[in-house]
Order: sequence, then structure tokens, then C-alpha cells
Amino acid sequence: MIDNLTTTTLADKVEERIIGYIKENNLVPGDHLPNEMQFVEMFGISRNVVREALSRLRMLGLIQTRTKRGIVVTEPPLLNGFRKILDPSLFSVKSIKEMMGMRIALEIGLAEFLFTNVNNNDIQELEKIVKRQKAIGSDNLSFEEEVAFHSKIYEIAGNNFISQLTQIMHPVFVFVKKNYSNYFLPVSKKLKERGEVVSHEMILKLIRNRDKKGYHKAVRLHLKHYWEFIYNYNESDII
Amino acid sequence: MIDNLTTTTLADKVEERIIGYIKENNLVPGDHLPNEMQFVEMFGISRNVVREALSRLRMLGLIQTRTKRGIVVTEPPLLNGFRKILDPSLFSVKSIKEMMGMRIALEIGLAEFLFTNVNNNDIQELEKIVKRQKAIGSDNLSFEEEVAFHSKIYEIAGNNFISQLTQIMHPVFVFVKKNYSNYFLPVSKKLKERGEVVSHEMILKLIRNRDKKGYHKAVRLHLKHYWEFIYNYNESDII
DNA sequence: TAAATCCTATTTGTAGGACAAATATAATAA
DNA sequence: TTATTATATTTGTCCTACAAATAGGATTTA
Repeated sequence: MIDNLTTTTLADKVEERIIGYIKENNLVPGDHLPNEMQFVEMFGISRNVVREALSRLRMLGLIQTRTKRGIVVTEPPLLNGFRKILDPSLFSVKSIKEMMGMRIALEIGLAEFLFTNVNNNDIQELEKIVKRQKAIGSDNLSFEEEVAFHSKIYEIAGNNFISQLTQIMHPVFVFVKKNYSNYFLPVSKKLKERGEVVSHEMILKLIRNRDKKGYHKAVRLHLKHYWEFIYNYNESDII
Repeated sequence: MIDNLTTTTLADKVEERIIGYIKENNLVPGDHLPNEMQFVEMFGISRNVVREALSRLRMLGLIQTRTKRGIVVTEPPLLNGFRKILDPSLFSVKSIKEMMGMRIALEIGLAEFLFTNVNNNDIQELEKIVKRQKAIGSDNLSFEEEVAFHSKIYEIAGNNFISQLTQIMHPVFVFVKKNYSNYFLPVSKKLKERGEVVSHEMILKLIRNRDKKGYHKAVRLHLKHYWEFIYNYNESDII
């Protein structure tokens, strides 16, 4: 009985037309848009609909609106929309697998920039983090500690976009590890038995030695849980 | 005179609360949300504001709304929001550089999946594409042709998320090459002179030979324009 | 009894009016 | 010339009304 026919409302069309307006007129951040009533007249619709459409663009960060000042185009934060939808429990296994794949690809590809940029000062800071975490014990790391190391890596690589993207997706991975623990735990155990566990300390060593190839390999191992999940997990395994 | 104080409206708060409602109640795709009037009562605000907030979530693909049926949670397309904001002319050089970095990292990281998945049938299809393009001449490729090869690569790698992301960003790169041509043309020329141009044909050969390392290197060269731009371009070069 | 048809109540979609709040701009005063 | 005040404009919020779609129940028909 559930069909996917998703009705397109006036707000949908107006949203499109306003985005179109920005493009056609080559508006750039700082430029003014017509105000609400002008759009009402341009499109021959109620102010309500215009406001719905503007509200969407406002949410994405494409415009800013202020009383009397009117509507101004702004440079949108790249991942505003992505961040909002990232509720882990909403996603199918397929989507989650794709996010994992993305994470792996990024982490490996990032090495290009990491090894180009890294300097001794960076390495000292990484050493500080690793030393602190070693004292805590690698199994007892808090969320913040777990993130700290990788965040620093992203920082060195100098790509905020990638860093944000990974951070935003992080809760999804936490969720999956928890909710698919009957899959992850055995994999994790097996990896440990085989000694195929990559610590932050080991990764740091590879960076220190500027060993990009070793780094690639290490990252693959570090994220092997996900790799296994992508290729071997079937939904039927659970039920 | 321009300050960045961005007022938070009621719609902003209600949007947050509705997303919160979904999370707190562990709603999953298919589940019903309270209807508009119930939200009006829950939050003690006007229907207008509720509709603005719902309109946003609707746009992101987080919910579907249909007359009489009410409001239903849906699995959001990962990149709905991202697609909407991707008007090339809106972005600063910094953002563009980060997108380029992302593209390079993805393309290199993707090799992991590409080389894991690729089979002879895939290679035959790639050969067909390359043959066709060779007949056209590599300098005269249409947009569709240019994309065709890479799309096939993404398809083999089996990650729709990455594929979409790259496709969405593509217009940005086209825009940059055009608008920063006084930067790109000399680089392009230099690369050609040095014979450092990587054709689709060469990439195909590497894939056929399952030469991952060579592939990494080739991709770096293939995207070297962007690499140069990231590291060497200064805005002052233009003006 | 079962199936098809029609009705009705509910819910979203659109319109339009009213007023509050903020503020750029013009007018006035020091 | 500068500081203050007043005004007009524009977004933000609330309200009411009605149109359009439709799920679910009531009714009719086979």
C-alpha cells in the first residue's frame, strides 16, 4: 500500500527557482536577493510558500536573512545538510557499507597529503597524543581520545572538508559496531589473535619514517573491520 | 558594517526539536511522526513555523508528507543537501582547494576497491569506452564522454556514495578550470611538454595488469593540475 | 457473503491578513 | 558636524480560511 510517489509541492518548485535565480544572475556571497514580497510577485504565490523555500536555503547556509537588511547570499558550509541527516539508525546496510567504503578510501587517499605536509613539529604533537593514550590503555580510550589522534592526522593533511565529513560519519560507525556487535566481535577477536591489530603507535612510527606504503597497509588493517563488513556481511546473518 | 550575527529563528529551534524527536524515539524509516497540529501543541507555536521546519526536513529527504497519511520518516539520500548548495561560483578558493583534495584522496583510495572488485568483464567494458574515445580524440571529448570512463571506474569500485559525490562536485572543477584558466593553462602546457599526461588508455592498461601502485601514480599525475592548484595557487596571482 | 462504490472526516497544501521586532535611512536637534 | 530621534521597510510569528487529497468507514451491488 505504500507507494513512493512523492508529491512535489509549490515550495519545492520555488526553492528551485530561487536557486536558479542565484545562478542565472551570477550572484556571489554578499549579493542581495529580492525580498520576500518581490518573490511573491515574481512567482505569483503566497508569502508562506516563499518563506518555506527561503527557510530551506537558509538552513543550508545558502542565504542569510535579517530584518530590514533583506536576503543576502552566503557561502554555504559544505556539509550542513549532510550533518543534519546523519542519524545512524536511519540508514540501510547498503548505505552504511558505502559510508565505510568512503571512510577507507579517504583515509588511504589522505596519505598523499599527510606525507606531503607532515613536519617534525606535527610528529612531536602526535607523539604527545600517543604517549597519553598509551598510559590510558588502548582499550579504554574515550571517544575524545579515539578521535584526537585521527583529528590531528586530518589537520596535518590540511583538509577540513574531509575532516568534517569523517567526523560527521563517526556516530554511524559507533552505532554499527554496537548494533552489529555479533558480527564485529568475532572479527575483532580473530584480528587480535592474528596480531593484525594496528595501534596509533604503529601508525605514528610509519609517519615518522615517511613510509607511505607501510602507512597504506596499516590503514587497511586498522579499518579491516569495516572492510570485512563491506564484503562479507549479509543481513540474513543477523536474523 | 556587516556582522555575522545570524539570528536563530523559531524554525531553527523547531527543526532541531523534531530531529531530536526522531532520535529520542528511535524512529526508523516507515515510522510515523506526530502531525502538524500535534507539533503545534507540543511546542506551543504556530503552524507556520512547524511547516517551515518540516519543509526543511522534507527537502533533505528525512521525511515524506502526504495528505491525510501524515508524516513518515524516510531514509534520506546522503547527498541531497550537498547537491543543492553546489553552485561553483559561491565558493572561496579555500573551499575549492578542499574539494580538490577530497577528489584526489577519493580517487586514490578508491583503488583499493577497484582492484578488489574488477573482473575481465569490467575491463572489456572499459576497453569499449576507451576505444570509442580514442576515435573521437582525447581533446574533443564531450562532458558525457569525459565522465563515462570515470563513472565506470566508480561503478566497478561499487560505491555509489563516492560516485555521486564526485559527480556533484564535477561542475566546480569545470568552473575552476575555466575561471582560473590563466593558472591552469600554463600548468597543463608544462605537463604536456613533459609528457606527464595520463590518458584513459594508460589507466586502463594499469587496471588490466592489476598494477595498483602504478595506478596510484597515474591518478596523481592525472589530477596533477588540481594538486598544483592546491599547493601553489595564491589569490594574489590573479589580481 | 464478498466486492465494488461512495461518503466523510482528517490532514497536508496554499492563500492572505495582521501585528511584532528589528534596523537602515532620513529627519531633527545639539 | 555630530548625536539623537523618528519613520518606513522588511523579516518573523500568529491566525483563519479553504482547497485537495485520501484513509477508513458506510453503503450498495453482485
